[in-house]
Amino acid sequence: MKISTKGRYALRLMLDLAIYDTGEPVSLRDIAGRQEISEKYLEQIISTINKAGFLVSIRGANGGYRLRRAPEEYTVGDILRVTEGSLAPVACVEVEDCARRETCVTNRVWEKLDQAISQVVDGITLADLVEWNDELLADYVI
Amino acid sequence: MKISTKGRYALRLMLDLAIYDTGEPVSLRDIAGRQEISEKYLEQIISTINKAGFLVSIRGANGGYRLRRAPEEYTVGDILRVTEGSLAPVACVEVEDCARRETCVTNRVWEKLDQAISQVVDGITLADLVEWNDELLADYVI
DNA sequence: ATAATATCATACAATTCCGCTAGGAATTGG
DNA sequence: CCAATTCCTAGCGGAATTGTATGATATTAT
Repeated sequence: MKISTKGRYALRLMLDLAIYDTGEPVSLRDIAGRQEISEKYLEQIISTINKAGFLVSIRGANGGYRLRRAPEEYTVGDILRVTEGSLAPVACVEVEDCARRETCVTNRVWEKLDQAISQVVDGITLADLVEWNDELLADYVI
Repeated sequence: MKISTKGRYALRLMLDLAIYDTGEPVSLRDIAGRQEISEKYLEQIISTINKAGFLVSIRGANGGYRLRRAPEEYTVGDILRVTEGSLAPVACVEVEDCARRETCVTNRVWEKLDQAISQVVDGITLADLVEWNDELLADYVI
């Protein structure tokens, strides 16, 4: 019942892109450096995110990545689902092939859990994270 | 981000014990048969649950297990945590040794997620599951 | 005594997932 | 051309998952 590094790194990666969005593409090396994550590993993660159409990538020297949409347009759920796959706590919630589905009341637990999880992650956007981050920085300055 | 079979089987096992609680001990073989779970595997799981003090075990012929407390006294969270370990979505939520903890706004996401998960699993008791099961059976009879 | 049960302890095996690392191909700005 | 990038594929060691196998021992009802 854990979010893997892929999902966590992806979120930090997207937040980094949102924070350092100056119009210029941001290189993976810079992100990896700031976030202290292996560049090669992050490469795989960003590849997944990019293929999902979340980013604009610019190849070649001075290339890098930018967010394709505004930070408000990405929920945490979007980002986690792309990297983690489904966030449902058990496969039964989605798959239809469980013979016990009709008679299994534990399914109700999983459905409620699934809803609660979705409600949280779909209710937070990248813009919220940026805002929280700004608040945090302000606190430090004071 | 999945609940493993251990947790799921544990829940079904406890529900089975709650449903078939006639005062007589229920044998593991009966539970395994009804739930269609390998007896040997279930043995490992029930051992964990028993060591947590959730059950009364009666050895010898006609032995078996009973719930130690009333079904209302067990939350789904109790049962899952015993078999799954912590339900926190990331280790950072509990562990203190993350250097980024103070400055990492993604932690807020995990904390909210953790709270939402706990709220669900700690808000459902075995008695609720029994009740849902009764309703389900009633529907079938109609 | 015997059969039925729980309890305990391993060990093993197949599969999958996790968290990377490595090496190169393609593209582009200077 | 060359350096800086993204892009692509592959592999790899360790851990977890989901069991199965094979007992040995203790306890109890009949």
